[in-house]
Amino acid sequence: MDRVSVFNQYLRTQGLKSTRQRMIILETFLDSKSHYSTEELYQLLRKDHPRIGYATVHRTLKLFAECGIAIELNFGDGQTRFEPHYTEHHHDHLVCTRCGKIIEFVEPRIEHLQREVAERYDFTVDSHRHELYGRCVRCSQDS
Amino acid sequence: MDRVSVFNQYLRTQGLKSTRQRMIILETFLDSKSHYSTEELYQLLRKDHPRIGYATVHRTLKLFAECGIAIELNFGDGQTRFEPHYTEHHHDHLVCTRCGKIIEFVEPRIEHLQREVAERYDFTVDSHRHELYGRCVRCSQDS
DNA sequence: CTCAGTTTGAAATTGAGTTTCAAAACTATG
DNA sequence: CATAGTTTTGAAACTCAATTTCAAACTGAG
Repeated sequence: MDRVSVFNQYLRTQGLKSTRQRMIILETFLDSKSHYSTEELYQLLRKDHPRIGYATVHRTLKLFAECGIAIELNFGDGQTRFEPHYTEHHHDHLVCTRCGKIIEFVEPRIEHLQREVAERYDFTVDSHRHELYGRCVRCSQDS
Repeated sequence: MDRVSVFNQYLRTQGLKSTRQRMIILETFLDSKSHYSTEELYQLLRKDHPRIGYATVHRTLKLFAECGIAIELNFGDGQTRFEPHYTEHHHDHLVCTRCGKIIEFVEPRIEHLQREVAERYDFTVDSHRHELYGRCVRCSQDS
């Protein structure tokens, strides 16, 4: 089931309404490859849809996270970022602390070890966060 | 070199002063086993040292992080937490999203794979964050 | 179409984190 | 030990992302 359907079904089951704004925000969000903060997505939307308010963008992103089609990320810069959730291939992040570049990586062996650790403590894992901070190639060359 | 010495040396090299408040906060912080937020440590300190202000606790915790004797943690509850940094055995966290319990774990094989991933992207890693969220034994039994 | 319930967006509020500033404390020097 | 020159402290103010408020606009079941 695609993410648009997941979202619409979530709205229905929660007794919420499908609105023009929500659909526009969903579309823009899914098209975005970047890791947008609420503010950034709001600025992007403003270009084509200047009447959509910040509060609506914020509330809609929370809905995306609630129904599982988005993941909330926190890279320690004081802004929550969102990315479309890909159940197919889960990935984690390399974050350059100098230029802000974000590289996604996939490492199934780490995922496997995580499950092993959780089992060790009889812990039921729902989600995880795994980020490596440092310098990307470009930034480790200069300075 | 112990963490008290590291801190004092850091103060000296930065031209900062060793004060009664900083020493009290350091002592209390190092004694704490928990993962305190600024607010929580401030409340704890207030019991024995009601005249130490919130701003001082905050500034001192930042100093701890700067000189490497503390690590800033962010579990997504909107509060930054600090824990004494153990260079000896690095560890990551299992966070129970129901009762808030935090379990520390060590898994050198994950650390090793991280280095491998970083190399893959010519990325120089300074630090990382790795947290598994879910239910601890106790909380997965009830409800 | 109608109407109750929901959503919207501008503005206000919240709260963690940070900064300000005058008074207090610290350290090196006389 | 006294003094001068910095730094620190703590209360209060400020910042800024996140969240809430509320009247007007919208949605969708009937």
